[in-house]
Amino acid sequence: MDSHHHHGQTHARERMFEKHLTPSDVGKLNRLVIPKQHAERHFPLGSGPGEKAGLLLSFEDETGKAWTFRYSYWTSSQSYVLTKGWSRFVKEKKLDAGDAVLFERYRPRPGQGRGDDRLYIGCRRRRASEAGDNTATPAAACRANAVAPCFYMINSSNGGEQAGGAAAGTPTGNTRRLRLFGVNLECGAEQPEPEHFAPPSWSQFMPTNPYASQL
Amino acid sequence: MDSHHHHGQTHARERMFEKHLTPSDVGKLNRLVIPKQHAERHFPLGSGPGEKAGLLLSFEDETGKAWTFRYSYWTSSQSYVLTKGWSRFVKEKKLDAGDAVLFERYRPRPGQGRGDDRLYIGCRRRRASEAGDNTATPAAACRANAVAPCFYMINSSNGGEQAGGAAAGTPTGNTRRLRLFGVNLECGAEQPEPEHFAPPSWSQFMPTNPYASQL
DNA sequence: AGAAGCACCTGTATT
DNA sequence: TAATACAGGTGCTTC
Repeated sequence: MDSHHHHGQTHARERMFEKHLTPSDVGKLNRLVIPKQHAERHFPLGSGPGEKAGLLLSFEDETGKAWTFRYSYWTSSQSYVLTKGWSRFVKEKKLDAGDAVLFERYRPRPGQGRGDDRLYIGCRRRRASEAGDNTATPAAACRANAVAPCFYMINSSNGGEQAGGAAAGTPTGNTRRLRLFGVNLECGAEQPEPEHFAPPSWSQFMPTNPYASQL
Repeated sequence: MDSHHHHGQTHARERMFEKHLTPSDVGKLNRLVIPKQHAERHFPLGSGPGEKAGLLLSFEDETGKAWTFRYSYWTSSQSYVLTKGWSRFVKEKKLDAGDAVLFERYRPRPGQGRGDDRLYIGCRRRRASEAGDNTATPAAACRANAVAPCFYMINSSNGGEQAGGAAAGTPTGNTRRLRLFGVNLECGAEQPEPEHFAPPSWSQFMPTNPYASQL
């Protein structure tokens, strides 16, 4: 009952990380904080000029729908965040604090680098027994136990151009068109993090999360 | 006691529009949103390349003091704003939500286009009887019933250069040196808006504004 | 260090 | 109903 047989491509699917959502992640701040170690391991922004400015990541959910988020680093809080697009995801998936999102990668050719990877995002409700506040079942929005595969990722830029403003030349506030997972970020050069060695089962992840018992 | 005898040039003075100030207009956002219809009618940014980038507008107040604001279009919110310089005006005039600003134009030669127009900005407190929160009288800062004539307007650019972030190559964040009110914007080609036909008396304008009864 | 300036973003109300 | 206007925000940069 695990994810090993989704699409019959078990060997190439790799779970990157999951995050249990805080109230802020689903609130009015319209952003998801990605824990730094996960962000720097899986979504490195590079050190080139302007590469910290942020970019767009596209994922696919379990229905095949594409979700594009602006991903960037906030120097003021020293944190990596998904901003633009995130609130729409929260709303459509009816995510609440205590729910979780899972990020996966699917690599078409195992020997290759990450340049061709497709990215998936999945969401998972916390235990139904703990959720007493939901009257309408969110099953359709976010399938229980679904590992929620999500699609490809690519850069893109400007979210569709915002001419008037900070268009060309400056990184300020603009995403830049560049690829992630370059050859300089070979998977082999990285070490799996502790969580990957002993991951709390995705089907029973909530108990240790502080927000699991809230709300 | 209307504005017809200011400077004895009544025939050339034309009220453009007024705006009742929202909390955001006088708050920490340091910007005044100019309703799109008024902005496009009276302060067109032009359609040339980069002309939406913004420019500087200079006005004169009732004391003859010049006030220069950066005026630009925010593509993301599809709105026109005064930014740089606005907070100083709010502070000096002690403007609060519910107060209003009035924009006027004075045309030296009636037959001419708008190229030589001088611009005036006036501020007006909401009814004193409705303002119970002000301990210090703002009379000196913003004269009650004064139509607040304001000065000339010209473009200029960069307000003194703001090199840094969005600097070189891109129009972004930079104002451009160009004139407003070109011959292609002949006054005769425009129709006065309804507000101009039946303006609520400037000395009793607040009752219909939602912010008049707030705060 | 702080305030102002800047471009970008979004929910809500309105049309 | 989808699109628009804009009030109220953000992070980041500059001064």
